[in-house]
Amino acid sequence: MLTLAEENYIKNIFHLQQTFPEGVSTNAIAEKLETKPSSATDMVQKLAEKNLLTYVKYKGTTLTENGKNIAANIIRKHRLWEVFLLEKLHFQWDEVHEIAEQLEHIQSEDLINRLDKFLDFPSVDPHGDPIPDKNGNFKKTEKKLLSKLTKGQKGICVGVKESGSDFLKYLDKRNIRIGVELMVLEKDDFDGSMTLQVNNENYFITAKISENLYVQMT
Amino acid sequence: MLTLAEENYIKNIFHLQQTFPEGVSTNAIAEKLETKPSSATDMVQKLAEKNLLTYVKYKGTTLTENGKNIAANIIRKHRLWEVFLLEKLHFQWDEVHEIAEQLEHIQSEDLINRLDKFLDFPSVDPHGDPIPDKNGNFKKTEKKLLSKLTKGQKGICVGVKESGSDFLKYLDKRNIRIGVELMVLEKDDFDGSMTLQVNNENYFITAKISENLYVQMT
DNA sequence: ATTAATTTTTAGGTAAGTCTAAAAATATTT
DNA sequence: AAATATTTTTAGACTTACCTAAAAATTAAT
Repeated sequence: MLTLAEENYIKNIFHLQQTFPEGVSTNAIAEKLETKPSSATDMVQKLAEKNLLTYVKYKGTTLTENGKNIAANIIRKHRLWEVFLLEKLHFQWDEVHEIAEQLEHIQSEDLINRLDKFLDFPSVDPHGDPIPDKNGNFKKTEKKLLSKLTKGQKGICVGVKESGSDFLKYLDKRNIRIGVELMVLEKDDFDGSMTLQVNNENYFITAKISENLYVQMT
Repeated sequence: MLTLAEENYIKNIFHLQQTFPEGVSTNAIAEKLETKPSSATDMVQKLAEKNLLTYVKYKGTTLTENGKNIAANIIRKHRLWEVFLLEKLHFQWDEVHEIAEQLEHIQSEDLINRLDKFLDFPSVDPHGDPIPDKNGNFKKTEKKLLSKLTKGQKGICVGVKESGSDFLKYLDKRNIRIGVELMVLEKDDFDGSMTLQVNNENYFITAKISENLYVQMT
């Protein structure tokens, strides 16, 4: 049974490992958690005691298998709750994260498995990130930035990168939401702008938009 | 912004006030929260500082209006989540309380109002207790023990008192669940047993059952 | 290869919430 | 009404998770 603080450290160390696979520094941890390096050192030493990560002084930390499983479980909960908030309670994309940060710490395996079923076993969250299964296994990320598509290619909208309120309203006006199929009708290689087909309507979008929208290839 | 511990104290003091309207003793609080009286004293003094309750040494405490509102809000959240767990995730009556104890502390007014709407504004929780509105107002409890009904009276099942697993399975077998209409066909004044009509089926039940089932009169 | 700059750890301290043990106030008996 | 029992509070200590300031190790620069 872990404390809230411990869970937050583990989750964030997990994310930092994608960027620093050789080992995460206490400084990086402190910055991510908005705390001081000395606090991070304290916590890392405590988690090492519990065999949730390996820690070599001055070198950095890596989660153990055990630690990784715990992290995956927290991320699973976070992402499932995000889907719930968006699909069932009709929150906007940019509003779900903060609440999911709280909900991810609710302790009940039964709850999360029932929620998973209730949501019909989604494979990605509203940002297009994969939801790990009960055993902590992630499916390879299939998401791609819309800007990577070329003329004629199709994709299903799975999430956003930037999630400012203005951007989300922009998408809303064009009926671009999760699950919608997008097709690139034209693409300008010079400035990256595109003409997009969405629900039989055509829209002209700039690179700024296509670089912040994730799609899944079909 | 209150801490988890503060919220739990306030909620439980609110409940204890129904039993001790003249003032709740630190001993009673300690017992309810499964902690020591000295800890309860500490916390009560802190909450008095914050004007959430009035406290007279050796005499007991009473929540202020402010404190009562906060309590009502926590109870509102608890009961709405219980409805969600039961109706949407199909938990059993006895499984929802523990999880709702965690969910009641999630901070987001928007979330709880959306949940309320999603559940179609329920007025009672799975134990037949009223759900306060956004402003903390409780509707008078209309629930009654089934055992209080007399021959010929009807009621809608709104909750259970005892909620052991065996009892819930007993009810399940007879299709007695929330929202079902029950009618007392016969009642024995000597031992309190009854013959009940449920969905056009008749069942003989003992007083032990009728004293643990809440109904709402129609 | 020293020196300087940076990163990381250690040492000691704080606040929240708990505890035990002892003191003080209140309630109950005789 | 004094003595006893019970309740309640205070005092001091512990743990968690954080902090600041200083020391130690590592890395970068000359």
